[in-house]
Amino acid sequence: MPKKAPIEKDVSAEEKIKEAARKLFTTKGYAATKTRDIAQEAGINLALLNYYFRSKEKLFHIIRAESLHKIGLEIVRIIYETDTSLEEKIKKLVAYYTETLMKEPDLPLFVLTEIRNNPEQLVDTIGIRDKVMNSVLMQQIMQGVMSGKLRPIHPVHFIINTISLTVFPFVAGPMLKLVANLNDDSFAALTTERKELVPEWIMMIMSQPEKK
Amino acid sequence: MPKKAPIEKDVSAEEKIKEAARKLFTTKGYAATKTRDIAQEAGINLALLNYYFRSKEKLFHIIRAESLHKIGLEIVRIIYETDTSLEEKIKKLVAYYTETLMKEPDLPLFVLTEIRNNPEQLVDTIGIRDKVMNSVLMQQIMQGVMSGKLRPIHPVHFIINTISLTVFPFVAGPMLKLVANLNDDSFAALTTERKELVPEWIMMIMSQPEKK
DNA sequence: AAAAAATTTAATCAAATGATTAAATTTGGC
DNA sequence: GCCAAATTTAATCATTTGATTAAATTTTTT
Repeated sequence: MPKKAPIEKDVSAEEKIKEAARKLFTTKGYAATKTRDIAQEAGINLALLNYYFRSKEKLFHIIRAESLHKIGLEIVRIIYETDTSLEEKIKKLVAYYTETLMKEPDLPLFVLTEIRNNPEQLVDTIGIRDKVMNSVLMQQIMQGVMSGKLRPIHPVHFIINTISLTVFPFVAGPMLKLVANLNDDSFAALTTERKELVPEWIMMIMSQPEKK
Repeated sequence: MPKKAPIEKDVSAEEKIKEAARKLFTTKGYAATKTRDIAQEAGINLALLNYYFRSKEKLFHIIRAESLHKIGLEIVRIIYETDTSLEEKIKKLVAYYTETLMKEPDLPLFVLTEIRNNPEQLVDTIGIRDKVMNSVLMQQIMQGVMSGKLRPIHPVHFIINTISLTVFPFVAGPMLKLVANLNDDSFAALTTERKELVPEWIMMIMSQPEKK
C-alpha cells in the first residue's frame, strides 16, 4: 500500500535525488532527462523518486524554483541597497554573477531556456515583474541621466549591457572555447579578468563625457 | 517493400518536413520534439518522415547543420574582408546578427545549447576553430593594440563583448520582457536602437583615450 | 523486543514513441 | 494509356518511459 509523504527527518536519500535531478535537468533539460537516469545518478531505486516527489514534473518544478531563486535573490538584495553608489552596485552584481556562474556554468542556459518555455508561470514563481524597474539601482540610473552625468539612454540598455557582458560568456562558454581555442584554465582566467573589466566598461558606456 | 531515397525533384513534402522540424527542434529541443509532432506540423504522415530522412536523428543533424551555417557563413565573410575598417566590420556584424535574430529569435539559444551538448562534433561540422582568430578582423584588433590606438586587452574580450551585447538580448528576450515589462513592440524598438548603439559602445570600450 | 511507521526494492502496467511494413495511390516517361 | 518509379497511407512492432503496486526491510516508538 502506498504511504503518505514521510515527515522530514533524514533527508539523505531525498537530497541525493534532488542533487542528481538538479545536475541532469540543468545540463540536459527536462525532456532529455529520464527518471531512471536520475535514480541511477542518485544511486537509488526508481520507485523512490515517485515516493518522495510524486512525479517527475513535481521534482522538476522544485529544482527549477531553486535555480531561479539562486540567481534572483542576491540580485534583488543588491539592487535595493540604499547605501551604495551605482558603480558599487554594478561591481557587486558582476562579482556575484561571475563567482556564482564559475561554480555553476550551466545555470544560465537552463534558466533562460525555462523562462522562454514558460514565461508566464515564472512571473508568479519569482514575482520579478517590476522588481528591477522599481529598484534603487534603477532610480540611481534615472537620476544620473536627469543630472546629465549619464548618457540619455533608456535605462533598460544598462540592464541588458550588464547582464550581457557578465552572463553571456558563460552561456557561450563552449562556443568561445572552440572559436578562440581556449582550454578551461585560460577561459577561467578570462572570466576572472572580466570581473574587473566589465564594471569599468559599463561605466565607460554609461558616463557622459565631459564637455570641453 | 521500402523504397530507396528518392531522387530530388519535387521537394514540397520534404521541405515541409524540414520546415516543421526546424521550427520544433529550435523552439523545443531535440528530446522534447516528437516525430509525430513534426509530422502533424508538416501536415504529412509519420512514415513519410522516416522515408525521407531515415530517422529523427538524421533529420536533426540536417537541421542543426543548416542552423549553424546560417549563423556562421556570413560572419566568416565579414571578418575576412580586406577593404573595410575595424569599425565598419563591427557595424556590419552587429547589423547582420540583429537583423537575422529579429527574424529568428530562437536560433541562438538552440545553437548555443547544441554547441554545449556536442562541442567536439561541431568543430568538424563547421570547422570554425581558428577561423576567427586568424581573421582580418583579429589582425586589425591586434594591430590597433600594437599601435596604441586600442586598449591593451586580450582580443578575445572584444569578440566576447561584441557577441554578448548583440546576441544576448535575444537569448534573454523573454526574461527581459518580464523584468522590464516590455511588449513585443517596445522590445523590437530596443533591439533596433542597439544596432546603432552597440558598435559605438564597442569602439568606446576598445579605444585608447588620448593622453592630454 | 514488539508494534508501528518509514524506507526500499523488484516486478509490472499503460501510454508514448521511434521505426517498419506492406499495400494503395500518384506521378512522370514512353 | 501503360508501366515503373515515386509518393503516401494505415496498421503494427518493439522499446522506452513515467508511474504504480505489493511485498520486504529498516528505523522509530513504546
